[in-house]
Amino acid sequence: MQEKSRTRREERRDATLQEIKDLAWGQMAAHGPDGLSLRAIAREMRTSSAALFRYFENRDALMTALTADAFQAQVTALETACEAIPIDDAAGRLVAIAHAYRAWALADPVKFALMYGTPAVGYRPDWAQIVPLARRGLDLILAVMQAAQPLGGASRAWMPHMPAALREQLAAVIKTRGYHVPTHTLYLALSSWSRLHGLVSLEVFGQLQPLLGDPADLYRYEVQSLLSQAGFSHSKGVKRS
Amino acid sequence: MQEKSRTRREERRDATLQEIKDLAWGQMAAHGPDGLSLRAIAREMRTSSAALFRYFENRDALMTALTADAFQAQVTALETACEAIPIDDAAGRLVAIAHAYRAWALADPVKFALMYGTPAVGYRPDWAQIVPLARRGLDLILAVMQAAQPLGGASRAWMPHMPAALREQLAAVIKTRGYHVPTHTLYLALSSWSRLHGLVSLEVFGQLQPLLGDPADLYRYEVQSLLSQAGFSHSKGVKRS
DNA sequence: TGTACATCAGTGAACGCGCGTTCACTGATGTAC
DNA sequence: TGTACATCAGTGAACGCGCGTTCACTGATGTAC
Repeated sequence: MQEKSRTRREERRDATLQEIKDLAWGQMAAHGPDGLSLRAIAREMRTSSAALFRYFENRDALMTALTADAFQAQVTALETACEAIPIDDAAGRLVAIAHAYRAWALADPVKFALMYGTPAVGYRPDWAQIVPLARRGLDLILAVMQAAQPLGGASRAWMPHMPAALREQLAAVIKTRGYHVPTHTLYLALSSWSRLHGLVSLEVFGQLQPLLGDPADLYRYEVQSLLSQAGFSHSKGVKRS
Repeated sequence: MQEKSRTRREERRDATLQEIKDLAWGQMAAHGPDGLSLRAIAREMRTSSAALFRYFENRDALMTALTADAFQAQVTALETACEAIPIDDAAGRLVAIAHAYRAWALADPVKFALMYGTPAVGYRPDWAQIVPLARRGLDLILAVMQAAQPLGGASRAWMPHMPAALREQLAAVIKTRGYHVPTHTLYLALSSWSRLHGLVSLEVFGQLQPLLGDPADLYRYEVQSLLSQAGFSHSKGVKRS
């Protein structure tokens, strides 16, 4: 019993915890991010609403747990997509991450909305818990970019001279976080991320479709452009041989 | 009386209508986009809640009006910023629009959130009313880009070959909307918009600061990069003479 | 200018609802000897 | 293995709250003659 370590009670507790969260996502999908109601969850579980307070101190605690899970799920999806590509194909990995970012958001718009949308009513997420998770996405991009072999400098001819203030700010971040990349790589990572995020967020929230229709092709092309501008070769086979 | 056309009643009605909307924005600023409560507005106005139904059929109608006003306010801000720059300095105008986009969002994050954030609970905005306003922002960028004198083709050397599907999709939009621009200009406009939107939206919703600190310098540099990549000269004085 | 009527803004009470959270409790699951 | 005790999950009733919306009404503002 001691070596089994997890008692029946603990197993059931974890299962219930998960059930609550699953139903919570369902609620949000159905009624929007603020449509989360403890009583409604309890109703679906055929339980008293009071029972839920054995699992989460209050509604906000549930929200925080959900937000953390969302970040976790996203970064896992990105990492999985990345690792499906051979490690020597850094450009291919960047493409995979970029498309995983969009695919994940479209597949789970509720999680995406909770992460990047308007913060819900009266609820200010507990950043201390979440920032480390949010950071892992950036870390991933940075790591892959660092591994990538940039083409000759000519392909980045467009880059304007970086003002000293920005260079110092980026350098400070690199130092604080213990990254081992040049400042322009951090810039490229931040720029790429926000750029893809812009397209994805406009699409997920439905602002792009009325102007354009299906943004899939635009996104694909944007990823190509981005890679080309960042100076990473991608045409399959060019780097592999 | 006939030529005065606006009776005292009508004037007071418009004033009250505006007062309701102003208080609504205040509510949302204080309690989040879903924190809009008709009863709370009525309380602040020292009126019965029933009175509000003389001005808006229901809560959703108020939301729609607010959303439309937000789009209107934004596009006005962009146009004003644009027109403050001489018409022959197209690149300068693009820069002005880009910075106005961010400045407006930071100055009025509630309006921005209502426009681009998670749609509020149970409320699906009436797109038919809003899409035309949303489109005016894109129209503005397109118009300025069209007026701009691009540099030699070399500065767009990064542009990958555009797949036929995307080219046709963009061409169809251009035809439908009666634009007079080449497809790559529409691409550049969409790309630029979404790119700036990504940064601004991450900043407004507070996702960038924990990773970077103040994103102001990054944004400025991003605008420069974007202009350079789009092939528009900007260094002051180069084009003017 | 004065009167009769129509329009409209605002009232106050009520309806019916769902919510988060607390509390004293019962009964099941686990632990120590 | 059996018993005494501690821990924990779940109950059901209640508290107090705020919400959107309706309804029959009163009184003020406007209009037609």
